[in-house]
Amino acid sequence: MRDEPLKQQTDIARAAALIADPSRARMLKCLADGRSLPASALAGEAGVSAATASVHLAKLVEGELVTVSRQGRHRYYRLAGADVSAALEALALIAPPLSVTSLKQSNRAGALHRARSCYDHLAGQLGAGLMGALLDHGALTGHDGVHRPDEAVRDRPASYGRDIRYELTDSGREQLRQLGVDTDRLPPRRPAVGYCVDWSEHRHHLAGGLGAALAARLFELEWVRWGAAPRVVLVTDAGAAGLRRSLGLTLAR
Amino acid sequence: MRDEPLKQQTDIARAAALIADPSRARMLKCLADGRSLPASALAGEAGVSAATASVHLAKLVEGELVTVSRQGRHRYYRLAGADVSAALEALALIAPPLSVTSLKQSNRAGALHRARSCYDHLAGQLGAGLMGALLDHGALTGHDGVHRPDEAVRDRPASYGRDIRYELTDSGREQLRQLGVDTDRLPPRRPAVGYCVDWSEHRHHLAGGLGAALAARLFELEWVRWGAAPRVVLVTDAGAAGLRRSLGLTLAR
DNA sequence: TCGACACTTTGACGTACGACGAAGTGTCTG
DNA sequence: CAGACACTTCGTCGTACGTCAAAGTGTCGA
Repeated sequence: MRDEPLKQQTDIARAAALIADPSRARMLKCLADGRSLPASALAGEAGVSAATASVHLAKLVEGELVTVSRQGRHRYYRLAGADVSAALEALALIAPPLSVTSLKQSNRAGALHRARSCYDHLAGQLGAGLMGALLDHGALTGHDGVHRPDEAVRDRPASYGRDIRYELTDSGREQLRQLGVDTDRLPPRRPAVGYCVDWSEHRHHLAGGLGAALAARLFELEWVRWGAAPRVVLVTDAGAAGLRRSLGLTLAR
Repeated sequence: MRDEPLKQQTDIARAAALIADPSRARMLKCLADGRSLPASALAGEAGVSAATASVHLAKLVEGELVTVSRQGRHRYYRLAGADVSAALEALALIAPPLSVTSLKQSNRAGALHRARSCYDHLAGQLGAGLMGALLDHGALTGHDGVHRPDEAVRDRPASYGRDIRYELTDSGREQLRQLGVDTDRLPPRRPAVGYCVDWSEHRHHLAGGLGAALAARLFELEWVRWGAAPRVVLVTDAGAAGLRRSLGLTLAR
C-alpha cells in the first residue's frame, strides 16, 4: 500500500465486472470444469438468446477469461486458464446462496438437460439414454457411447461425430420394428446410423436417418411432446412407462 | 454439472458485482492487508465523496464482504475474512493491467498520502515525517512514533491518540523557535502536544496546539499550500528545501 | 449546552449496459 | 447450388446503478 515498488497494478474491478453479470456467471460456471462448449449450449445454459450470448462471450474473450476455437460452423469456448477457475472458486466461497428467483431462471437449463431436440433427433438425458439402451440391448455395436475428450480425434461436443462407426444389428432392427420404426423405410441417401456428442451428457446420442425416425415415432406415440421454450422436449407419463417397458430405460426425475 | 447432489449453489455474480465497481474495488484493495479504516479514509482512497463512500460501504457490509465496528463517531471497516482477501487476490491474477485513465483517478489518493490536513494540523507522509524528525532530533520524547495495532489500547487509525504521552523537551522548544513557532504563545486551555494515528502511514503525526501552530507556520512560510482537491496539501520547492535544511527531512517524490 | 465533526439518508440526474428481433456472414448438407 | 444452421452485428429499448448536494442523526469537546 505504500508507494513502494508497486508491481503492476491490475484492474480487479474490470475482471469482477465480467463475472458480475448473471448470464455470464452461469456460462462461466458451466465452463468451470474445463469443458469447451459451443455458443449455443452456453446460451441455453444461461437462458438467453443466441444474440445476447454472443455479446457476452465476446466480452469474456476480450477480457481474456475464455478462449475460443473455431471448428466449422461451431465456435467452442473454454476457460482461458486454471487461474480463471481458481478465481471463480474463490468467489463462490464468499458468495451468498443463490436466490429462488435466480434458480427459477435455470429451469429451462434443467429442462434442456433432461431432453431437447438436436437437429431432427433427440438429445439430453433422454437422447443419451436411448443410445445407451440400444447399446445395452445389442441393437447397436461399435462403441460404448461415452465421449472421452482425450481419445477424441475429430469429435467435439454438440456436433456430429466422426470418430466412430456404429452398426445396426439384426436384433436391433427387430427391436426397432417392435417400437414401430421400420428400418427399411429410412430416407435413401442419408446415412442411417449417426451420432452426436451430447454436450450436457458427455455421451453419444443417436442421429442420422434412424435417429430422426426414432424421434418422429416417439412424438407420434405421444411419448414425448414439445415444451414451452425452444428445443425443450418433455417426456409424457405414457412415454416414461413405455420407455421403461420396451427398452428398460428409466429417466431421472 | 450433472443433476447430482448439487451442494448449495452460490450466487457468484452478486459477489462479483460488489467488487465490480471501481470505487468499491479501490476501497477493498486498501483493506486487503487486514487493516481497519474509517469511512472517511476509504472515501479519500476511492476518490469519491463521503456520501458515495457511505453507500458503497453499506453495500459491502450487506454483502458480507466487510464488517463494521463503531468507535465513537468513527466507523471502522475491515474485510470480513481471509476468504475475502483470497478472492481479491485471485481476481488480481486474472485482471488486466490498470488503464491510465483509472490511474489518474488515484492521483488524489496519492496526493492525500503525501500530505493532507487533519483537523487543523498536517498528516500523510509530511505529517508523519515531521513527527519523526522531531523525535529524531530529541524535540519530543515518549515514544518512537510507530503505530502497532497489537499494542494499541485505545489508539485507532484516523483519530486522536490516547495511549501515549509525548513531552516537548527544552531542545525542542528551541528548535521550534528557530522555525518561527513560539511555544510560549500557544492557546491556553488546549493541550500543546497531541498526536493522531495516521491511517496512511501507520505512524503518529503531531496534533494539539503545537501541531496546529506548526502547520500554520508552514503555510505562513509558504513551505506548503493548499492543493486543488479538498484536504490535499502540496509542499512547495521552498518547503522541500527548508524542511531538509532545518529538520533534515526529505520527502519522497 | 452548543458547535464541529463523522457518517448516513434522501432525492435528482446522467449513463452505462443487458436484453432481444432482425439482418448479415460464413459453413455444412443434400 | 439452395437451404438450414451457428454465430455475429446492428439498432432500439428499458432499467439498474453510481454520483453528488443537501439535509438528518449521533458523538465528541469546550
